[in-house]
Amino acid sequence: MPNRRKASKKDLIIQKASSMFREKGFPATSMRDLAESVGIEAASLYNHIQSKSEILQEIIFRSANECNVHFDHVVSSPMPVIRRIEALIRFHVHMMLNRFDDYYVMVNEWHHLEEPYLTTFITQRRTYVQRLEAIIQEGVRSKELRPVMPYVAMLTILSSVRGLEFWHRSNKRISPAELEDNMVNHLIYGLKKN
Amino acid sequence: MPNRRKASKKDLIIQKASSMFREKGFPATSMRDLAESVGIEAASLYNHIQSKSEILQEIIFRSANECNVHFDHVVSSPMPVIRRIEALIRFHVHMMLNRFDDYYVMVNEWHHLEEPYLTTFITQRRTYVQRLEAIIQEGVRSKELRPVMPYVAMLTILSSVRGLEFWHRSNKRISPAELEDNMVNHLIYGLKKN
DNA sequence: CCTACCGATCGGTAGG
DNA sequence: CCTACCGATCGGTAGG
Repeated sequence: MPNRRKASKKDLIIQKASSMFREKGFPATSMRDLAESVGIEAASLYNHIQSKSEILQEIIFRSANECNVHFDHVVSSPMPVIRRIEALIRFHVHMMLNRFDDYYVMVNEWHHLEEPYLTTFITQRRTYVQRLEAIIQEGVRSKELRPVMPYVAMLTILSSVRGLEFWHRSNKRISPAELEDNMVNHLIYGLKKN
Repeated sequence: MPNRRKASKKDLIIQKASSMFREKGFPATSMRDLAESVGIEAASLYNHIQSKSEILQEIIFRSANECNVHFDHVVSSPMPVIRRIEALIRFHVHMMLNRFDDYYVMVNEWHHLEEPYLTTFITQRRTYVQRLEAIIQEGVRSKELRPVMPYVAMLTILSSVRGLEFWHRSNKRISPAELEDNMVNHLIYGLKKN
């Protein structure tokens, strides 16, 4: 049997937890609240998961893995620097739009991870941002980009995407496609030579 | 006697609370932790403050007021649209760099406000972003700016600044001035016609 | 998957 | 500003 997993109760618990961690934050979400949204008693949760912390770990490292897998894909594709950066921005916008709960929890609640997971996450994140910086650096050196500081451009790009939180909270008069294209253009135009 | 207030014990409590709310989040910060960092017993805090919630309110609405006051100042100054936007970006970068605890708590912990403060904050924030959108809209109409969607440009600008959180956590090899200029340029170049 | 329950900790109060 | 303490709620376990 290939990777075709069916959604287990554990998956349901994690999905509901992701939504609640996003809405109320990790510390403010109680296992009793979570149990109620799943439709069982709090004690019964522990037949499917080990602890509250384990749920947070699963949410965060699943999302982090998706980011890393996509990054590898971009690196292995033959594209000019500006296209690589565009592909990475679009990916993060997609995560924020389509995988909102999980991605938001990773970005906003990671500091509630316990050791050794906290250190692992911080290390992974540092590696990720350094790889992105290296791509920007390459573009600056080859003069495809304006002479920006790669570190600052990386911060600007990665944090911009967090603003899409407010689109989710809004009445959504703007389409996801418009949102994506406008944000990508703003950030890319800010890097390109003209 | 003019506005020259001396730093009271209440100010000290709020300052320490702001730092702890930023580090650990509002729900994960206990009044006992806070009392210890101030150097008194938990019960003694209540001679200076009414409740944990009140502290959060003070931190957030102080910062929000600063943002509104600065915005009024920018609106009343005769400057081209692009300079107004630049002044607003620089202000938010300064808040993130120099008033890190308070500003971070406002941006990241506002959803822990209780009613009616929560509604008040959300309303104030909506007004603020709509005023910023209106400035961008004006620039698009007058063709000073590229034909961006003001809503998306506003989200991109305001959320970019949040990335400076990672500069605070870093070894700070980049100076605040370089950080500010690079972020401003990235965001402004993305709006300007060339 | 439930009932019943544990020790720990929470925000906050009484009284001095 | 402290000691002593309150009821509520927390994450989690025992036992079936």
